[in-house]
Amino acid sequence: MSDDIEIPPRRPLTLRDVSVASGVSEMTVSRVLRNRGDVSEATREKVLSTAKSLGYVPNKIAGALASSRVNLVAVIIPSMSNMVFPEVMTGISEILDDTDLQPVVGITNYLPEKEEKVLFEMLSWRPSGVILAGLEHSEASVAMLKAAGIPVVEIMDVDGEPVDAMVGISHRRAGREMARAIVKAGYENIGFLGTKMPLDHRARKRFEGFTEALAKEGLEVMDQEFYSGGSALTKGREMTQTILERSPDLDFLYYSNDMIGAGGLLYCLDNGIKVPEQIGLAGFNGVELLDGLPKKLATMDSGRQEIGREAAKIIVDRASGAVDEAGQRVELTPKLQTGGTLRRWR
Amino acid sequence: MSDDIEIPPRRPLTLRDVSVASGVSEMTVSRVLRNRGDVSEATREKVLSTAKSLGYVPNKIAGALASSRVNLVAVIIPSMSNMVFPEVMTGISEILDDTDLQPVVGITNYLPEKEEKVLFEMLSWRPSGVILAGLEHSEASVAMLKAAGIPVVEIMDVDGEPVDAMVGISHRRAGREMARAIVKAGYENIGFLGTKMPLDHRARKRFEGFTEALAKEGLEVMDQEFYSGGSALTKGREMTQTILERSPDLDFLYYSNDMIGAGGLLYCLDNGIKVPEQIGLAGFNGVELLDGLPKKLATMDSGRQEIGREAAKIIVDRASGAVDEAGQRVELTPKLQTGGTLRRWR
DNA sequence: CATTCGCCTGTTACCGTTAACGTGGGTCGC
DNA sequence: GCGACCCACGTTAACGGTAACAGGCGAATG
Repeated sequence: MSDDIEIPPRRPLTLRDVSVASGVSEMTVSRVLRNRGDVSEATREKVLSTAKSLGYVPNKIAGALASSRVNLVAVIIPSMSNMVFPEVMTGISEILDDTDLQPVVGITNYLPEKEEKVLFEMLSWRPSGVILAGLEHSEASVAMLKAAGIPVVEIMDVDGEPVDAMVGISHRRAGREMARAIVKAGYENIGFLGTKMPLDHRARKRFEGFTEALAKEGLEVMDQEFYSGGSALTKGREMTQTILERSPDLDFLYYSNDMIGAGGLLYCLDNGIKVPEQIGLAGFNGVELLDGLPKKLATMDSGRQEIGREAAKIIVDRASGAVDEAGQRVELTPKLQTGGTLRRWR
Repeated sequence: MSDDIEIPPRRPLTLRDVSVASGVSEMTVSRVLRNRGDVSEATREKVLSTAKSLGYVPNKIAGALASSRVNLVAVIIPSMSNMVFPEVMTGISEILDDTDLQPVVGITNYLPEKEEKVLFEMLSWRPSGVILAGLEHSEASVAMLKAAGIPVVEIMDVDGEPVDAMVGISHRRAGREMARAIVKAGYENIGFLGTKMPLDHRARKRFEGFTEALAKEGLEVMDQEFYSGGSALTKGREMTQTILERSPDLDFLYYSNDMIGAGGLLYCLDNGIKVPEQIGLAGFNGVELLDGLPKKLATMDSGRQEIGREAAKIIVDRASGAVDEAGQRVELTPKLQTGGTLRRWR
C-alpha cells in the first residue's frame, strides 16, 4: 500500500523550512527557538506554533559547529555493573538537570587503552567538560585532556596528582581507618579478600593504607584471596569458604567491596559462624542496595552521589564562566559504618 | 609560574593545522584520517605522524554536518539502578563494539514527559538509530520517532504495536506461565507484591497475564501490597511482613521483581518460615546479581542481554544499509527458573 | 519637525569537515 | 609518440546553523 496520506519528508526539516512556513527569516526562527535576542510576542508565537506543527527538531550538530558551544559533559567510568558508578551518575545528573548541560557516558572496562579510545571519541564531539574516574591514565590520555582546553574533573580518588580538578576520597586513608577500627575492636588475625584486577588502583590504595596501619600496630594481613568475574555474591561465599578452610584462625575478613562482603556474610550465617563475635567482617562502599540483609555489613561509605554532585558543580561553574580558575580539589571524608559485623569493643 | 614550555593552543587544532604542518591539502589529511580514497603510502605516513605529534583530535561535529552521518545510537531507558537496564546495555555494547556505532544513553525515570524531552534532545543530534524501552510513548514522541526517518527499535515488551521494530518478551505470557507453574505446584492462596508505579506497563501486563491465568484455574489473587522508592531488599522484607500479618493464610507470594522477592525470601528465612513448603516465592527477571543468596529465588529470565543484542543487530543492519525493510519483530521466550522457592509437585 | 534611540528583523560571513568533481603527471599500449 | 587511463592530490561548494553587524520603523525627545 503506498497511499499514505502523510509523506514523511525525505530530507529532515531545517530552519529554512520553518522560516518559509512562518514567513520570517531563518535568523528570527533561530532566535525564537533559542529564546535569545528580542523577538516580538506575535512572531514568537507564530514561529513556535509552525515549528511545532511541522515537528521541527533543531540540528544541534549545525548549531554546535556555528556557535562552538556543545552542551555535553563527557563522563568516563570503568563499568556500569559496579553499582558505584550508577550512583555517581545519579549525583551528576542531579546537578546537570538544573542546567542545559547533558552527561554522556563512556565505559572503559578498567582498560587504559579502552579509556584512551573512549576519551578520544568523546573529545571529538568537543564537550564542555570531562569527568573521569581515577587519577591514573595513559600518557596519551593526559595529553589529550590537557590539550582539550576544557574543564577536567578526575573523581573517586585524591591520592595523586590530577590533570586539572579532582573530587573524591583518599582510599589510603579509608584503608587506614578501617584497619584502626578493626584493631580497636580487638581483632588480630586478619584476612583480606579482593579483586584480582591489577588495574583497580583504588582497591590497591585501600589495601596499602590498610596494611600500613596494621603494621603500625604490629599486625599484618595473615591471608589473602582474590577473584575475578562472576556474580560477586557467589564469589564472596566461595572465597570466604576457601580462605577459612585454609586459615581457620582468622577472626576478621576485610573485603574490597560490599558485594563480596555480603556473600561472605551470608556464608558465615549459613554455616553457623557467629558474626561479629567469632569473625568480624567489613566491606567497602556503603551500597544501599544491600540494606535488608540479615545483618548490616560494616563498611565505609565512599560518598558516591556526593562525588558526582561536586564534580558536576565544578564543571557547571567553569563551563558557565562563573568560575575562572582551574584545579579545584575536593576531598570528601569516608564515613565508617559499623553495621552489625564489627564488634564495638573487645 | 607562567613559563610553561608548551603553549596550549587556545584554539583547538583543525585539519588546516595538520595540513599546513604536513604540507598537503586539508582534503588529503581528511582522507588519511578516515582511510578513504587513494593516498600514497608516503604521504599517509607523514600525515599520520604529524597528526599524532600535534595531538590532533578530529572535530566530529563538523564531520557529521558535512557528511550527514552520525555514528551514534540513542538508547533511551527508564533507569539505571534497576540492574535490568545495565544488562541490556551490556548486550547492546557487545554488538556495537564491533562496528563504528556508539551508544548514547538517556534516562527517563519512567516519566513520559521526561522521555519526550530526552528523545527530543537525542534526535537533535541526528543519531543513526534509536533503541527505547517499552511500547507506550507520548503522542509527540511517536510523531518524532516517525519523522526522524531512522531505524527505531522498541525493546523489552512485545505486547503492543511498535512504531517500527521491536524486540522483547511478552510480559502477559510471562505472568500467565508463572501463574500456571504456581498452580501446578499446588499453591492456592496467592499474594502479589509489586511497585506502585502506574507507569510500569510491563509489570502491569505481567500482573494482568497472571490474574488471567489464575482465573482460568478458578483462583484469584488473595491480597496485594505495593511500594515505591527505597532499597528494594528492605522494602521486600517490609512488604512481606505486612502482607503476611494481614493475610496469614497466604501460601505463595509473587513479586514483581527479583530484588523485592529476595527481600521477602530473607524475611521468611529469618522468621523460620519454611520455603518452599510453607510458603512459595517467585520474582521476575533472573538477575545474576542475586545468585549466592541462601536459596535461589524462583524467577523468570527476561533475557535482557539477548534483548540488547538483538536490538543492536537490527540497528546495525539497517544503518549499514545491509537490510532495507523496517518493522522487524523478535519475540524471545522467557524461561522459568524454578530455583529453590517453588516446590516441584504437590 | 528633525533627531535620536530602541525594538525588531534581515544580511553576511563564517564554523570545520566532507562530497563531488577537477587536474597534472606518469604509465601503458599500439 | 600520442591518446587513454589511472593514481594521487587539490579546489570548490555545500552541510544547517549562529555571531555580528546592519538597517527600518515607530516612539520619544528637544
